[in-house]
Amino acid sequence: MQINFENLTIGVFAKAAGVNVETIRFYQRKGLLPEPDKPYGSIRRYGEADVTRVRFVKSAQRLGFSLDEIAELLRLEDGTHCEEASGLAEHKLKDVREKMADLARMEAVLSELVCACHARKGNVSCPLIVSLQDGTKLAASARGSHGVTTP
Amino acid sequence: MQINFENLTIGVFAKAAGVNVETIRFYQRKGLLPEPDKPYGSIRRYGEADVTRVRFVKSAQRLGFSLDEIAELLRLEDGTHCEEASGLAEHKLKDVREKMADLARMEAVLSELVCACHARKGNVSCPLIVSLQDGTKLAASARGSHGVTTP
DNA sequence: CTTACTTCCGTAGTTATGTACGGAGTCAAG
DNA sequence: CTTGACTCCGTACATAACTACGGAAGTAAG
Ligand SMILES: [Zn+2]
Ligand SMILES: [Zn+2]
Ligand SMILES: [Zn+2]
Ligand SMILES: [Zn+2]
Repeated sequence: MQINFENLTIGVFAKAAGVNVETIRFYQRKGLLPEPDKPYGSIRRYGEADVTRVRFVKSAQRLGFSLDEIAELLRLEDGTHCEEASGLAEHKLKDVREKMADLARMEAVLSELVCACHARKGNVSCPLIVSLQDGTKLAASARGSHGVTTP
Repeated sequence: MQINFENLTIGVFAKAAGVNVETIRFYQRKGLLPEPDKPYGSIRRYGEADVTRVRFVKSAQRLGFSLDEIAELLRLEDGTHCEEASGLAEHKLKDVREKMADLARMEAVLSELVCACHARKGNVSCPLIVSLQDGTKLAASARGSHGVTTP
């Protein structure tokens, strides 16, 4: 039973790539994936190269690249533009590091607040709530805004 | 010139709180901010307490709480529910730490790829692009999904 | 009283990444 | 030839947190 990895229908293709059919069509609309023309009758066929491409997108996403950035990476797909590719990756790496710093600040404040809550004794108001209301300690924390998200 | 911090119009209030007027109205619709009734004529007035409340929201946001979670925190505003408050904060702390772990994985892979790109010599294809196309190394990285974002 | 600025209020748009729906066309099996 | 599954395509919905728009009404200055 040799499954031909060319001539896949969109459903089989999507399953092979591990995504939803709608996602395929969404990527096509975004220009991340070519829309093959219809060969015999009226339904499109896909092949190994398309699967590879979706895997590329998903891999890059896991590294924090947005679809727009991935479109840029795809223009370098032939592997002959190492300079540009590593440039994009370095930029993204910077974003990731900024994001990590933001989170580290959040972590510090949050754990301190939780600690204060646990240490509270007597009829004192919850330190966490008081902190949020006054907010002097939280004023300048976590001002990162260079777009890195992991949904 | 003593500026009265009661009886602020929405515009002055928004400026005092450091947010857009539309944001105020948005928070009111979300139930994060009370909508005062109109006193003399037909326009609403705001006071110090409202400013404090917006600061609360913004502080909590910087710690990674979503507006929905902040609504929960606001129900604990009287400071008498330390247990619940610290519970929420602990959950958020867990999210933040998960997110940090995700980013650490991304950081590792990205810096390795950048490094490989820089080390490349000769007519080899860009290692970054090759990695993304094949994707075995990236397959299982960064699968965090418990909602922490810093926009 | 007029003019210029606010406010009010409902509705709609934005960004990112998809997901879902509905009707029409196509394909393969029986 | 019918049936059921699949594909095609356009459009709408989902989420979070705003932001913008437009027209009516109120308010302040001159
Ligand atoms: Zn180049
Ligand atoms: Zn390279
Ligand atoms: Zn309680
Ligand atoms: Zn507490």
